[in-house]
This record gives sequence, structure tokens and C-alpha cells, in this order.
Amino acid sequence: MQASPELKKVGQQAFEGADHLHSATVHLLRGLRIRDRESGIGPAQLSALSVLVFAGPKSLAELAQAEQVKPPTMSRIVAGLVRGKLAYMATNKDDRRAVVISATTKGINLMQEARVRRVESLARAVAALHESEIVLLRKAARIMEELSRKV
Amino acid sequence: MQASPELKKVGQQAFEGADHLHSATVHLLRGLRIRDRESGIGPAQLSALSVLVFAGPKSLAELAQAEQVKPPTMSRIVAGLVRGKLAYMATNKDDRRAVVISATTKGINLMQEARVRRVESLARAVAALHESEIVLLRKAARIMEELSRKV
DNA sequence: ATATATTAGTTAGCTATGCTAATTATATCG
DNA sequence: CGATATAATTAGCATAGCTAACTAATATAT
Repeated sequence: MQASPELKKVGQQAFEGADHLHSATVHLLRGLRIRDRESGIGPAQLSALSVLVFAGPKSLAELAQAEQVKPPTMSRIVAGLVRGKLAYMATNKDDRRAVVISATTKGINLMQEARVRRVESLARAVAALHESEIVLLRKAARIMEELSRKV
Repeated sequence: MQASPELKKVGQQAFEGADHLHSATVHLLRGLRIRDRESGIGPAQLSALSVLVFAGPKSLAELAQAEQVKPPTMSRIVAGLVRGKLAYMATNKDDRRAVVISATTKGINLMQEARVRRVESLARAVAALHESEIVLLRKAARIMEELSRKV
């Protein structure tokens, strides 16, 4: 792969590392994605629900920003969640234009099951690794979380 | 997060490692995904094109399997690529039911630019890390590629 | 105080992407 | 040769992305 002139600045070492890391994460998630279909809801709804479950109630605009979609898109995603009784909406008392979207108990259960299902097959593969490799992956995961806040 | 009874078997160490790794990859790719929109084509077309560019010509069924979608879905994705002159189709001479799908020069260029764009911001963040962290990430990437073939 | 502007969310209408079922064309097998 | 199997497409449905236009509520400025 060719580096752009712009990328020459950041160093060949870092560029190649980023390239490999990118490929590896794409390939890893490609395999896990399939299992999400068992949840019975679409990927956008599942992802939005995960935000509600792990980060708590959100306004529509906040949820749209967290999921990197525009408000009209999130409006329809939330409508789907509400239709499936996985989330519910209430009017914000301080600003009656705004809504507060929360996960229902059903939504929390569905999401946690989906998450376990996703991690299941990965965990089995990880268990087959050497102890030292698992330790290395955990360190890498920590660094990747930091990176994700900067990209 | 709660492990299912099934997961207890694979060990708490591996399960937690897998969970962290899963979160980290999801968060990392979430940030990079946005830049793909600059390519002007949808994510499914971009991903299918990347297979054609890096793995060479493929039949529709092979491409569908590589991308983990059903043939009718891939049929339409390829139609989009052909419409945009990013790929072309030919009849397989040995089996005239089958098609051979290849990337055009335009398709190769577009895909490589998209790939560089994706890796760009990640490379900048990686460049800010310590040398030892970059080495660790490269080792992790290699292990993750192995994992991706097993999940 | 009231007119104006801004903000939160929804609706309408387009494209892309996922599916299953049914169709068409070609290969293969008995 | 006829029956069956296979490769791809077409039709029809749902989800998910966008922009533009709309409604309702809040904030601002005269």
C-alpha cells in the first residue's frame, strides 16, 4: 500500500502499524457481526440500544451524535426500538421540545444477551491462545481504547 | 458484564480479554468509519471493492461469501460498482452461468485512496505513542488476524 | 411585550443494503 | 433426452443513511 505524502510525516513505522491494526480490527469484527442477526433487530437499533443501556438515558440529539448519524436517522431508529418495546420516550420537563429516551427492561435483557453472544465465539478463540498472548492482547486493548478517543 | 454458563468453560481470563478486545475494536472502528463517506460510495460497495482489489477477480457467489451476504444482495452491490465503472463483469468461459467480477483501474484508485484516508487519522494517533507501544500493537495485530480466521 | 431567530424533533422522499421467494439460463446426471 | 441441480438475477419487503422542509418550543432583541 502507498502512503500519501501527508502520511510520510507520521513515520513509516507508525503508518504500517496503523495499517495492520486497521486490517486486523476489520477482519475480527467481520466475523462477529453475523451473530448480531440472532438478536432479531437491525444493527443500528442494536448499537443505539447499547448506548442507552451502558450510558443511560439520552436525548435524541445526544444519541444521534453518539452513533454518528443525523437526527432524522436516529428518530427512525428510536421509533423502531419503541415499537419493539425495547426503549421508551418521555418529554424533558425542563425543555418540552426535547425527549428523554431510555431502555426498557426488555431492551436491557436483549442487549446483554446480544453482547454475550458476540463475545462468546471470540472468547473461545482467545482461550486457545498462550497465556502470554492473552496478556499482550489485554495491553493492546487498553492502548486501542486510548487511540479510539483520539482518532 | 455477566458471562453465560457456557462461557464459564473458556475461563474468566479469556472471557474478559475477549470482552475488552471487542469493545476496543468497536470503538476504534467507529471513529474511522466516518471517513469512508468521503469515498462517494456506500460501505458495502467499498468493502466488496476492497476484496476485488486485494484478492483479485471473483465470482458473485465467492464475493457474497467473502462479504457474508446472500447472492441477491451481492448482485445489487456489484450492479452499483459496475454502474460507477469501478468494476466490470465477464462471463466465465468454463461455466457460462457464472460471472467473473474484476475491479477497474478507477476502482483500484478509489479504493486505495479510501484506504489511505481511513488509516491516516489512525496513523497520526499511533505516531504519538511510545515506540514500545507501537511494537506491542503490531504483535497484537498479528494475533488478531489469526483470531479472525477462527471466530 | 411582542416579533424574530434559534433549537429539538419529526416527516417526506431519495438511495443503499439486508433478506426470502421466485425466475432464467446453464450444467450435470440417470 | 429428460430431470435435477446450480449461478445469477428479479421482485418485493424492511432497515438505515441522507437532505430538505415542517412543527413546536425556547431564547433573544428591540
